Amino acid sequence: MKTDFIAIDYDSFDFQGRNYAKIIGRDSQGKRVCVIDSCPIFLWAILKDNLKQDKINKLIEKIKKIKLNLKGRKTKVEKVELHNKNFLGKPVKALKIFATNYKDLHDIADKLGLPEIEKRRGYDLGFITHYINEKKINPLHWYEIQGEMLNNSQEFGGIDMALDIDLCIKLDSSKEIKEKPFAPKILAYDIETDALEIGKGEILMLSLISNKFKKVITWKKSKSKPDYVEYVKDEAELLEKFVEYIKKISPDFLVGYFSDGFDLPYLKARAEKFNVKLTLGLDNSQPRFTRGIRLTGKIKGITHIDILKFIRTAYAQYMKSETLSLNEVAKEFLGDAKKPFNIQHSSKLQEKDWQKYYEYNLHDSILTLQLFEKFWPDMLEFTKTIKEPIFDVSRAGLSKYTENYVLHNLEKYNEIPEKRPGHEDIGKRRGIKVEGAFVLEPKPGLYEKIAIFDFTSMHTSIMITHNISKATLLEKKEKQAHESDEITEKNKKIKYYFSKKQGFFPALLMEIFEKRKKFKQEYQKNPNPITKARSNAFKVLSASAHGYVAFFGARYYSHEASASILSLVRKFNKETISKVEKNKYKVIYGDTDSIAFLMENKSESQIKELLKKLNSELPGVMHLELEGFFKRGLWVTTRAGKTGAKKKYALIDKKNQIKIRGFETVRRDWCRLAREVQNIVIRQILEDGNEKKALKYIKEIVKKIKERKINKQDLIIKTQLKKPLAEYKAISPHVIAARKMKEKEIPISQGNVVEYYISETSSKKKLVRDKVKLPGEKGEYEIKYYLERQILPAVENILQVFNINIKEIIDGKRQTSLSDF
DNA sequence: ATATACACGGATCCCCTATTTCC
DNA sequence: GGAAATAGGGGATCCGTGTA
Repeated sequence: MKTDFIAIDYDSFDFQGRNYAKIIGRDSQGKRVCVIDSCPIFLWAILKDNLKQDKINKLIEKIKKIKLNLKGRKTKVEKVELHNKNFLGKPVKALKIFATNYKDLHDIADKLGLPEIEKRRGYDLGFITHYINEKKINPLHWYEIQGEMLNNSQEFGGIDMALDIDLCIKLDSSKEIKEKPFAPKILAYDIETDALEIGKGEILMLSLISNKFKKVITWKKSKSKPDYVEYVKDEAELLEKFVEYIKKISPDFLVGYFSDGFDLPYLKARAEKFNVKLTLGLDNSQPRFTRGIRLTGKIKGITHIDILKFIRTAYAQYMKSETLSLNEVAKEFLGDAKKPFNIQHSSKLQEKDWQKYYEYNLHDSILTLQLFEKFWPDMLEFTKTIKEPIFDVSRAGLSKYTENYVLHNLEKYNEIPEKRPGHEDIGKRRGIKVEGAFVLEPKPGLYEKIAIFDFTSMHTSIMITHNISKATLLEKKEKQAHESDEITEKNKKIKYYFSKKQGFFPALLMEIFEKRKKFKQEYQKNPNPITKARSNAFKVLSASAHGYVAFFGARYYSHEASASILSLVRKFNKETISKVEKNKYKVIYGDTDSIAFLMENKSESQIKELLKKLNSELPGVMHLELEGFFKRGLWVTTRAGKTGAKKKYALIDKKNQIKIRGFETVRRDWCRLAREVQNIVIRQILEDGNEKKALKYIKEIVKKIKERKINKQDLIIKTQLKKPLAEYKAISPHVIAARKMKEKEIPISQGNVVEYYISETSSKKKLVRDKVKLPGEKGEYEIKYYLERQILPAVENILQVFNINIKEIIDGKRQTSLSDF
């Protein structure tokens, strides 16, 4: 039997004590194919240096005798081979120890605590990762596969019969083939409930959407209904219908938004209550949940995707949305929002509301489906790049991206994988702090004609150029070595040295770095979702390389490497600043990898010449690029007023495009009015080059506030509840707001954004938290608070640049100032 | 546990001293 | 008159949210 095949979902099972991979995918006809395969199971024992051959032989004989009988399973060492390998870049002799079952490798490793053995590695990858590494059946790649077709076969205990699939093949051979079109079957779902706590309320309705199918299933009937609504008699039947439709449609992907944390566990909880079996899996199994940092819901054979999780890792850093709510994310990426509907407990809903509720529920699934389609190219590219199942990739964090890329590329370097750090290692690592980047303090002012340079992927280019990594770190100084800049450690100045011989980690980064460049150009030449996604995948990988090395949970963590990278980041930035100054330019500001300076009377081409010259002096793949030319730029003092504020500035370019960094305008924990006022003030100052219009505008706003003409909506302050309510040591206003919500039984938990405003109170309360009111609570806003704690701080430092004391104007003490009109 | 460090700034916490209140 | 309560100043700390 021969067919083409794309691998989507990976699972494993044991049969007669051995491990098998069970891969669900499709052929190019759209038939669902299950591939059963096995692979050699082994771990590595790295031998001590200079071990004599006869000692090794004896050791091998000894290891061959290891047998285990644990957890009702018999495992033994089946074969031992001696190999020349590399570990952390150093040549080593290592035993490849083959055993029966992957799950027992850990116990076998425990038996290998022998004096001849230096280290044991390669047993903590997980079977699926190990399998993909060994057999190279990579996720979402196409293969031509050959093997025995299992048809009503008793092999593997009749596995093909228990699975709802078209073809089941026991794999003999496979070869990768050219990509074929693949249009996965996608089904999006969403539920509406009467309580947000999992399982505590009734599921009122459930919507399902695919490109050919739309349905709202509900037991809440109203007088008339649209065609897509299907009535059932109760909640139990709703759950049964859900299972029925999943079976009928049998999608490759079942997609929700926050469905790992809400929809799927909710469905499960209610199904348990009503004794309904949620047999969603292709083998009729029920969804399984695992607890990592967050709940994860897995369905066998159908890949459950919580699209929120993917967006959070791969896109959140580039997004404008202030929250990751479906509404905001849909607005940003689809230009479409949720249907307006005021959710209330079902007992309070009127007859006419139900129609709207159905529509609302349906539309959430529509948005979810569209988001999946929007991000499908990205998930596809990340999955193909990282070579882990899309189920995991769509939920992984940045460290996993980097780590899996490395693990799946070690073979090229004949490297044995490093182990995951244990609890103790993690504890130690977390205690280590390394000095970070350098930020140049700006001199506050409004400047004209500014040029900005910045380093391209600075940390990564430094790692590549200086060959910095855990494995290339030298124990002591060598003549031919890369070196860090001076690092202060325990009050001593030291340097770290790195081998000149390229390590596998920097080599892999070089590969990422070059692909990043190539795919970026490819995207610019031919912009489409696929080229964009590919470019983005390598952009993200490239950008998180240093973060990975400094991350306590990383296999290839190294604080020496991290400290060295950062020391060089500081060195190159400072060096560039002084070089620019030597060329008679005035440097205004710099942060980590950027330098802003005044162009004075120089032309753009002269600046570009300078850039060329600076680049010719940079080593390796390090590169400085032109971030842009700007008409004007604004820097202010800190609140304390003594120093120039870092990480806070605004620029305007020749096209009057404005770039605002760090100011309250871009901070979501300030009220809309303060943000808007500041935004307008900054804009007017940058456009006009003076403060006149801005001043007039502020006075108008102040007057409006005093006359209570401001809409309360514009005064709402939003703050995220970052931890469980009980864990707060300092009881700040947002904690009070959250407590109030609890009291009123408004659902609120960790991660939610709380909203409140500051109201007038009769008593002489001094703390802000005593004046907190929820948006729905009756009250008048406190004029004093909004003037002095919101508007004033938002504009004070900006006007200070023009020597205007805005506080006096707001207080009404003085109507004009020296430079007033 | 789930990429890093640097930075700002509001608000509270906490300690101290001075002043006020109470008996 | 003396002890206890309160006010308020100011640095430390907590906390959320940015930049890179």
